[in-house]
Amino acid sequence: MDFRKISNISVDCVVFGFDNANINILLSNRKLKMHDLRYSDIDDWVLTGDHVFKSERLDESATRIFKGLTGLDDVYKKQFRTFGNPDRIKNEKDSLWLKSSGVDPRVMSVAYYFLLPSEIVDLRDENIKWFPIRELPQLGFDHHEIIACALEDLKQKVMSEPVIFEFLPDKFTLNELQLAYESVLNIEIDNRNFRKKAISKTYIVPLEEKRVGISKKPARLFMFSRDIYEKTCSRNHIINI
Amino acid sequence: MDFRKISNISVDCVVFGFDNANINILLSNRKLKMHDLRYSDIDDWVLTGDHVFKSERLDESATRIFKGLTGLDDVYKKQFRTFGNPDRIKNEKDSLWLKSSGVDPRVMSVAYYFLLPSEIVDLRDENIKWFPIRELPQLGFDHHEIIACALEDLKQKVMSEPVIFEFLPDKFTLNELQLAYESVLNIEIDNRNFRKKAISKTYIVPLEEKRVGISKKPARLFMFSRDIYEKTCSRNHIINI
DNA sequence: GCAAAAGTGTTGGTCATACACCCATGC
DNA sequence: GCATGGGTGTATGACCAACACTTTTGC
Repeated sequence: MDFRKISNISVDCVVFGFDNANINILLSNRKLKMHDLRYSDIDDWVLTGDHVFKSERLDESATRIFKGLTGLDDVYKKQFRTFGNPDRIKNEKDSLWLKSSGVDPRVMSVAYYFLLPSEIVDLRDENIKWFPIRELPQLGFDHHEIIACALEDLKQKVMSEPVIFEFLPDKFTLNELQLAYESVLNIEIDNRNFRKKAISKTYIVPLEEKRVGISKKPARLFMFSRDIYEKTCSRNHIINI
Repeated sequence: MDFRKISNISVDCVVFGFDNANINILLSNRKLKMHDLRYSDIDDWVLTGDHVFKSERLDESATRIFKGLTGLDDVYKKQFRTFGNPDRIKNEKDSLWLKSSGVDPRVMSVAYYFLLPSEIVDLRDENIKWFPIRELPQLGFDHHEIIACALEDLKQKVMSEPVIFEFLPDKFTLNELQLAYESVLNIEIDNRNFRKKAISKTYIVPLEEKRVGISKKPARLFMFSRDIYEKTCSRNHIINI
């Protein structure tokens, strides 16, 4: 493996985490102390990214960066778009930042998103923090746009493939599943109708166990069977002219 | 504008055209005569692409390449994925080709697709040809994979947004519309049900005119009103758990 | 015993599917 | 006048939306 970095190609990671209430984004704090008094210090938030190694596949690069951030392997990921306009670096902070790190001024960023239940990330690092998707702080570069695109793509995906389960632990309750949908799509769903529909799916398998302790009345747990899903769901083409 | 090319970043264009029977892909013939007798000549087909200029936006680059190919502006396009693995260049022909053109061996290709009615392209150039999507010839590089990805993305898009109309002229018959769906999704649709559904959409507007000459009984023409679509269709969230 | 979340059924309307024949025109 | 593609209606079942109360537990 050739570990030299390609100077003008990077990968950015949008990490979506679900905490049984909200979809969140994992962001890194970007700090730069200015010794030149004409400029104020930089202290804002950014997505995590890095340059691609000379002999590394794009997917490998995404996996490596994600692992550096969370310590995790084997998480669902998807490349959703590449951002590479020359005017990506709009504001003063960003150009100062780039100057200080000595990087090519025109970088293409191949963007990936990752889906996981947020509790499996162990936030040792003080510079890393979850933000609810609809309450993001000030971000550097074009990262607001990147996140907005990621969310759009995610919504599409959620409505056509069973990726929602990536947000949940192996065993989950139907209410957790519903909350995940509501949070991603930013809609409200009728609880009774949702339940009926979910129970009617053979690939959402009821377990004997119940979740105790967390709430008052213990709730039945379910699991998602990808196996059954693939065997039964031959992709129904609901055409929406 | 800085017209120097970025050596390791290119844009590839997948052009989808509909000819009232099939979805087709526009390909360029790639020819290279080998003077070294150990190698046979190259004569196969590829997508059209080019390197991105130093100060060019990715979208601009795609538009420029597409215009060079077809002479057309203002066609629906979408960036759908970036291909940049170091092992993209698998076979001998491809490496010979690259050697002969003196290009960086690891190129990221940002891929776009374009949608249009194929008759609006004027095929002056002998090296350009339409191929039905399900009867592609031998292709260079990883272009088979690129086309397969483009088609997958297109199917998704067609089922959730009114992009199908990009394949049709301004005025079209319902049977043409049906054929476009069938061809993209590779399915059969019941004609009567399709018609009922289409006619019930307010944004598919019947015209007084009829298409004459082409077939026996003249068919009523329709147009798509994006205006009405946007005003009436507040994105129905049909959740497919 | 009460607060909190889990769980449950019915009805009416809409929409998808299945299916076969007549119509208008060009040649 | 006949071949070709255009155009039409109905019955059935599936699914979706709307809606409020009872159950089980922890404290």
